[in-house]
Amino acid sequence: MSKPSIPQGTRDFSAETVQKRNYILNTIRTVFELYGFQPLETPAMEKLETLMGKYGEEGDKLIFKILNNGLAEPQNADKAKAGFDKLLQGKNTADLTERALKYDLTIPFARYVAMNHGQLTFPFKRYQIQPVWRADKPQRGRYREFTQCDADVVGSNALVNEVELAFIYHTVFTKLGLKDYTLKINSRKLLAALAELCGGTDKMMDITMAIDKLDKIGLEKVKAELEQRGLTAAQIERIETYLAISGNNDARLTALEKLFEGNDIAAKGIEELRTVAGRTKNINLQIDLTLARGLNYYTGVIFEVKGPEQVKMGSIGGGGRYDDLTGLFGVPDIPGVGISFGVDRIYDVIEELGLFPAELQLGSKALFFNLGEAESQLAFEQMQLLRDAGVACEMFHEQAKMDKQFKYADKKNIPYVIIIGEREAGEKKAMLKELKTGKQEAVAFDELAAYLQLRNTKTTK
RNA sequence: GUAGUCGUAGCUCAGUUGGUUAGAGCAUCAGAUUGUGAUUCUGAGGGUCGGGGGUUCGAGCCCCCUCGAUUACCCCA
Repeated sequence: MSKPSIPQGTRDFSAETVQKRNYILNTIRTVFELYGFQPLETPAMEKLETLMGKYGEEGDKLIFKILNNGLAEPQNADKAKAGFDKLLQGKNTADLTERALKYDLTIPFARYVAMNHGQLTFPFKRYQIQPVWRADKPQRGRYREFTQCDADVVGSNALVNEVELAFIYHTVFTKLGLKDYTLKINSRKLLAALAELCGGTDKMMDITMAIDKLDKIGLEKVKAELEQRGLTAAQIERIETYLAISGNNDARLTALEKLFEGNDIAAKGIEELRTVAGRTKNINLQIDLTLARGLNYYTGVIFEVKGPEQVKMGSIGGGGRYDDLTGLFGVPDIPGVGISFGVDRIYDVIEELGLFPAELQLGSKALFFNLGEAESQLAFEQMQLLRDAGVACEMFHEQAKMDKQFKYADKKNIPYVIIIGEREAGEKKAMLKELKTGKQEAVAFDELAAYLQLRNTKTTK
């Protein structure tokens, strides 16, 4: 048997990692709830048909499909073989797979809303924190299993939702100490208007995909790509004018108005941006006209969050407005807007910048030394009293040299050791030593809990 | 999915044009001391060199396949 291992792009999380992740997750959850969002959880797997076709052609390829059970049964074998032939021709087939791991949280949410719209109170605000799976090739900041944190509100066209979501981003990242993030905003309506002016709406995907790369490959290469995608010189020039728009948010909006004069879609997009930007003046929100976002269901304002420049992590969150997501599931006219946090990338960024609070890593507060049969029984009694008082503690599992017990406490990051030997037992006192300072003092048994609780103030927020 | 780099002890790494029984430091464990983490001393364990196949008298080293890590592209959180 080969050495045990885990699938590509997946990870085990040690105690320390879990604690750090929980710190991030709890921060996000708290803010979501502060803004009136309520939790929802959906299954790890969905029916394949629920997911297929929702993320574009590339997205379909990245969905993890689950092989049907019972393919080897005689009554299924012929179907399975036929299905396999179809699969080799690039067609998906329910004969082989009809379930898949969820690819994001938004589509399952839309499926849920479509299934339950009769019972829900609109506007419906939900948040969701769950793992999702993508058959992507792993890279820095890219995993095959990762956690998303989404907040969406459906059943409302009001732009105040966009404003609130922008504030959620700001609040979460501020609480996490990640001050240097950038929140970018754009409107799909502007991109649609641009496409209208440059060869028709069917060119929208070509145009957005090309200009999305501007900061990465530069203007000349973007122009080359546009040319390759079949745009004329005049159209490319127009796009260049659009891309050249710069300055602060107000200046950009003014320039846009001039460029798109008389275009109704653009006028709406500009109005959206003006409203959202106008109501978020005290947080750092930048209108970025090259922002496009890959997912094709967005129709209005779109968001994207980038980590601090120095960590080179790319997007750590994103979202936007969609007019008709549930329409995909036969329930039209429920518009919505949502955002997502990429927890795993946020973790990597915070870790790299050393921004995790130091006091996160506490396990036990104190270690009771085991100095022998009689001593350890007395120590056990004292330990249970501490536990009753809410102080996390443990005792060394067997009698051993003090040297060894000290090292154990050190390695497990336990800040205090409690020594109860013959001497202490007689005086009804425990020797309490703080490892970091090396200081120790004798504390009466009935004062132990209070003594340690006093030094327990920074574990909660 | 395409292409490049890499994979030797728990960790960080040596390992000569292919040549005997694959090494070091740190860590671990045991012993000396024995009611305060140190230091020191003595000793020990630990590797099918990521896995499989091939070339060769002989492979950690060369070739092929595969798994994993990493980087770029594609796409994306």
